[in-house]
Amino acid sequence: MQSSKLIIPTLKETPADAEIISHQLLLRAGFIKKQAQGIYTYLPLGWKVMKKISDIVRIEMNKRDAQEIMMPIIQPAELWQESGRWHVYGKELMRLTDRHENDFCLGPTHEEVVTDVIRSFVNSYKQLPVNLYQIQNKYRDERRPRFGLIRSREFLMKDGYSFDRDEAGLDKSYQAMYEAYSAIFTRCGLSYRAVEADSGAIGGSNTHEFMVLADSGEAAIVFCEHCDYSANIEKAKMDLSYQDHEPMDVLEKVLTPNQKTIVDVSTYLQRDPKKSIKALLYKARYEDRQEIIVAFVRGDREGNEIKIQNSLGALSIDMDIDEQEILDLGIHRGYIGPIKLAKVKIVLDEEIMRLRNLVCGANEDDHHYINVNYDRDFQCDLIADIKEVREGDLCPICRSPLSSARGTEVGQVFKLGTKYSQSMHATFLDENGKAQPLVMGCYGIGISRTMQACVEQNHDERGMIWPVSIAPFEVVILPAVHKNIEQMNMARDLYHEMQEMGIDILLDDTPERTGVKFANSELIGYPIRITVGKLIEQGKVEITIRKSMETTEVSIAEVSEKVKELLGTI
RNA sequence: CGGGGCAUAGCGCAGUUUGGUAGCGCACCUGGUUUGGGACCAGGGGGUCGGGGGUUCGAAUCCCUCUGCCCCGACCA
Repeated sequence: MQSSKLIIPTLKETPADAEIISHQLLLRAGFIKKQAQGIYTYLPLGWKVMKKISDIVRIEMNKRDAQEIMMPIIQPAELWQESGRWHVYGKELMRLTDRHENDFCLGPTHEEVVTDVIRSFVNSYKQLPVNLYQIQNKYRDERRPRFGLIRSREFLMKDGYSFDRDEAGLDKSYQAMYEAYSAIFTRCGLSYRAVEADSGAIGGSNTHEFMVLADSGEAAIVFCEHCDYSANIEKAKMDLSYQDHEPMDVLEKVLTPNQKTIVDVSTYLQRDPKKSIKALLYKARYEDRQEIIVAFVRGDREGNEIKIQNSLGALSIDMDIDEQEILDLGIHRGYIGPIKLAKVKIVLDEEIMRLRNLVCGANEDDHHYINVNYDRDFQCDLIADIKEVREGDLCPICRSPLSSARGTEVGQVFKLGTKYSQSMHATFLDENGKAQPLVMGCYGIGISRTMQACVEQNHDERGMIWPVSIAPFEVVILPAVHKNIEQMNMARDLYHEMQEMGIDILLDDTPERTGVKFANSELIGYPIRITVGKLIEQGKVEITIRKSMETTEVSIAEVSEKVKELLGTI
């Protein structure tokens, strides 16, 4: 391809509404154009990268006997009513009505449709297992689209679904997809981690998220450098073998005037914050009711709201609590403790049980207890893991200190079980002629998000740096002086030669000044640049590696072979 | 949905406080000079100042209202 025939609208200035570097670079390099909030056109270079990612996905999926299909974007409400999600999904689901007043939605995901497809055509255990996938636009009316393609309302996604006769079959399908995903993200040149994750409202037993590591990532993860353990912060566990062994001292109520925070109280009483109990007040909402609960964690820790919510089995929790409600329950903000707190439900972090002689609020103003011990001084309704694990806590597997990082979720593998097959009556007959619900797994990859995550991870002050596997072009050939006939002809010759060799190459034949062409090639980030300039008088051209910006002179006779070789090694 | 902010040429912005009929840089077009790191000179095109309503002799500017967008938070199969 010749760049004079492509629309590559690069910008010198950074668009004002792009917050993170990858979003800015995609806009500046002319990969995408925003059409509405969270809705983008993929311009030629951007779409080319997306196609390369999609092709890698297809190869790895097909290798594992997954079959590509194409389901409709527009889905009938009936299917969603059948699964129950028409009413559960909320405003995120884009709904529309046709001229006959029939309800439809734009698919945010395709469990309903794929389940309907399978139940129509799969009736026997002999047809199993089956794995179907598609690569298609998805729609979620996000409350707050942001970061360009990272959180958009329309996005390209590979979604796949496996159907097995039992859990053992699902385990195999899941494992195959896990391996496919690892292969895909490796081939895309990404630094990623597969982390254990919370399964969320969808239910299901097991799930891993594939996280591309990036400081701008929306998710926090912890991982172990010494073993394979890694988990989303919402799910992360830590080693709990630590145990205080000091003798229990006498419980005592002490005066702590105006000392409300952990830091204040600890300083005032001259105690380590780790030897205190922090209280977190929440309103938990259930399907039929709501209640105030108090969660207790070690003084220097934070609670994790997802864990707290899961431990309660609540639909949601928040801190939106009326002060009067607190007073009615006899709760004194700043002085909350687990002793004699009869009117509210208590959730205690399991770590507290292992600690001795703690400080906690006395449930009356200006007073705390010291030397508090679990069981001797108080009990509670619920003991669970509700703390936020952090860097330095010990790995639950090998007890090495954990590391932490931020990541962008680009893929997820999920054991769905029979949630949809049961509600939608997708069954097969087993050897005994008995109807059984299909056991499902679902597997997603955000293609558009992966493209941006790659930029977020691979860039420098000059612009993007693409891995060869998904670069918009593998090589750009750049005649230094546009009007120099010899240079241009030589560039064209080399361009044709390398094209014939199967190299994905772009000829920059635009009548720009040299500096502009250099700057644009670095902004766009082609892995290799060949500069055809003055050196052709000596029978040479220059090869520049984008990543290192290392330039070498190569004789014209050898350049194509050299490029071929480099593409395999960088 | 709560809080904050913005909307003026394709992009980035000034002008709004104090009302007088719109400007700068980049980009674009023409001509010329340049040509190995985002050139220079000269000329030029492009705006119902987000929409609607109001105040006024007169509104980008003041008032009301709607819409869109950005940031923080909440939310996120």
